[in-house]
Amino acid sequence: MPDDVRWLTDKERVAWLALADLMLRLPAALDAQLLRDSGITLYDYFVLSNLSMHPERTMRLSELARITSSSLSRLSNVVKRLEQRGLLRREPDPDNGRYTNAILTGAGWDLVVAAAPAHVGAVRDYVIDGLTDEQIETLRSVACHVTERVRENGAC
Amino acid sequence: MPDDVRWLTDKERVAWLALADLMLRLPAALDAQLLRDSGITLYDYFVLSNLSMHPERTMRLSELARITSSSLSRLSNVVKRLEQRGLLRREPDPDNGRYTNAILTGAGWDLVVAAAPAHVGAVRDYVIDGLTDEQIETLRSVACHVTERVRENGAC
DNA sequence: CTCTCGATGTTCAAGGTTGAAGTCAGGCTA
DNA sequence: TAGCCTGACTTCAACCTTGAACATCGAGAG
Repeated sequence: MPDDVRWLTDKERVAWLALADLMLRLPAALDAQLLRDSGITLYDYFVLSNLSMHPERTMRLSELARITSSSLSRLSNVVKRLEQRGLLRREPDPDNGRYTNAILTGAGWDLVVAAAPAHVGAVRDYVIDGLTDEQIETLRSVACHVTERVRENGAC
Repeated sequence: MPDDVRWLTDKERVAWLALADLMLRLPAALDAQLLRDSGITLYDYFVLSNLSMHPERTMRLSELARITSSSLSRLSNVVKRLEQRGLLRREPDPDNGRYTNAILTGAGWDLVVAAAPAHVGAVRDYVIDGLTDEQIETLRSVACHVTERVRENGAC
């Protein structure tokens, strides 16, 4: 029963290999820009940026882990390092001691504000600029389709 | 001069965040399937699969590193582990001692052949199936656009 | 022939990620 | 109130990646 496999067609394979190459190269390129210009990784930026956009610049760690699609273990380590650098601080939720809040400090806010323009510039350079509105919309729908399928099949 | 920044529009930002989420989740999902079913990572699979499709099942390490978009250092470590597991072997290029060839063994070939159907199934499940031909073509052109821009701006 | 140089891999230390095990708070049940 | 029990982190060992430093090979210049 090996050969009821539905192999990829040429066009499907080429598209998949192009996406695989993107997954290998784009994170490294964005990491490099942020590390060089602001001393943080892309993942650090996601964490700080999400905090900066929330009320009180505060979020629960489990919520941050969910939004950034990472394990709680990884987030815990990242947050510990960011706290040691003074970019955020941790406090138990005063309403419920089981939760831990991450709170962006003034220094963290300043760093995000300073880092954002060059980061957005890199995202434009590498991804957005040069695409038509239609391509951008298709990119969104394809990426959402993929993450939904992963969520369905992966973690229930 | 901070505010000549071209921030992302809503549609651009949503598309970018969807792609970022894909980059965080899809590699982990494909790694999990391959590790569970075949005991190798997605990157291992790329290496073995590229070897299996080349004449003599042989490639130079530097060529493998280029094709898999990774550092030579990473590839060297991965190849060392795959060699220890008997899936490939290394030999100096007989025509030019500067080069090292990686050569797929019989066991490596068998493993790729055994792993391929489920891996292709996962790629279909997570990415390809459910997309129209047009979406697949746009995915390819967008991903190629991104990797070209990264190559231009990143490593010259 | 020898020297230098560029390109190819390898190694090593530093640091990051993972998954399993451990800790802790508060809700639920009796 | 006591005794689980679940969910939210934290920690730790094992493993992986990275980048810098180190060989090594062969080509080209003098």
